[in-house]
Amino acid sequence: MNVRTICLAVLYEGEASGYEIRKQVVEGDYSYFVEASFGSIYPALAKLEEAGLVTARVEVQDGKPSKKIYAITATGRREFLDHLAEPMGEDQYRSEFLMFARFVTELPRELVAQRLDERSADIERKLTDMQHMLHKNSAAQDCWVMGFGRACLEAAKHYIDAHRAELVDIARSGDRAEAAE
Amino acid sequence: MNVRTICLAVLYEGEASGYEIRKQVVEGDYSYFVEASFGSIYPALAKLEEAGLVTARVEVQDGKPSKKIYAITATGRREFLDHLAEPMGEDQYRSEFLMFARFVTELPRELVAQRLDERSADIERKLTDMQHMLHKNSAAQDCWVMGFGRACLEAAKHYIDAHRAELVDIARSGDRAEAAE
DNA sequence: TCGCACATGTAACGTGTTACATGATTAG
DNA sequence: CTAATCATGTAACACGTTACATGTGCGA
Repeated sequence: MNVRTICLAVLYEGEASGYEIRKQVVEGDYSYFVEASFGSIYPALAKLEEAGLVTARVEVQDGKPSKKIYAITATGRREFLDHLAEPMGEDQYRSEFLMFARFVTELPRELVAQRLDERSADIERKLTDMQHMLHKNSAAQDCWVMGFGRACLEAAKHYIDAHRAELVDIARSGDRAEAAE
Repeated sequence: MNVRTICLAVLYEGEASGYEIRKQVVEGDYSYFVEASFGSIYPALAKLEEAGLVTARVEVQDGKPSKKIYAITATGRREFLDHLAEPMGEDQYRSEFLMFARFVTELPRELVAQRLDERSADIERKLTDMQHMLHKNSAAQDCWVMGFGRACLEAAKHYIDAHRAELVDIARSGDRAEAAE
């Protein structure tokens, strides 16, 4: 999913500036399944405006810098929905953690234990964050999406916790540290 | 995780040509959490050779084109393990499916039902594939990684199946098709 | 005979990230 | 006084994908 489409998605639900879109994408409900940074959002919005899929107006604020608020047009809405209706690509999962897991036999035991615990804690934190978000956001679809994310994260955490020992046991024992730096 | 590191990972477990690495990455056990294509693997291998992290030898075959078999060096192994021991980035999940789910209220009901069923079937297929791979591959770490993948996929499928109706119910009912093309 | 599997590589292209440039206000 | 938040934008750079170029042998 490219940044262009992500911008349309955010604007579909209401006006926003580039700054605000980025915030929603990085910190908000979208953050678990899409990605975008300033350097891609601003050019994308400029092109969307050029193409007539969004309109822009400048809002002067006192104290804060002026912002450029974008709103989606009818054409923009149609294009976005058309895109959603097209056959979807598969979800993709990219994991350094699993690569790490595949090579535990080559890595020191304490490091393996540490990383597994960190990962478990990271997931726990994400689950808590999600719970907070769920309270603010009450639209049924958003709850569904959060529920999906929660189900997957919980499964991952349970697996890591339940099978921690198996990996730690096959990791390199005490001898001098591999990969010391 | 960049292609360079992925190549080192595959070569860590044994010699391979660029073609074979790509096959393992696209069809093999790695396919669920990394990605790489020819256009990135061949240049990456050339650079790795230049840097002395792998060595290459050409093997002439009759009937088939000659292949260039790469092997990892001691330096390559060390560099790879050093990389694994460094703090890891978070796993990332990118999903067009969840974007679709967030906008079901704007999409025709039949399409929503169809996509949910497709997704459920896709996951089922992946789970079966994984089961086959698990039989070939018996190293404990590989089983652990597969088990992790299976746990997550199963959770996702269960969620989709159990909450299918909730999404379908809030999708656009019968009126003229949105996003017609 | 057509297309696929094997096999390597390059070039054009797209897309996105990081860092830089700029600047005011507010909270610690 | 310092860092963070608000706010927009550009340019250099990294990275990877897609398509192209090339060629053989095998099975349908």
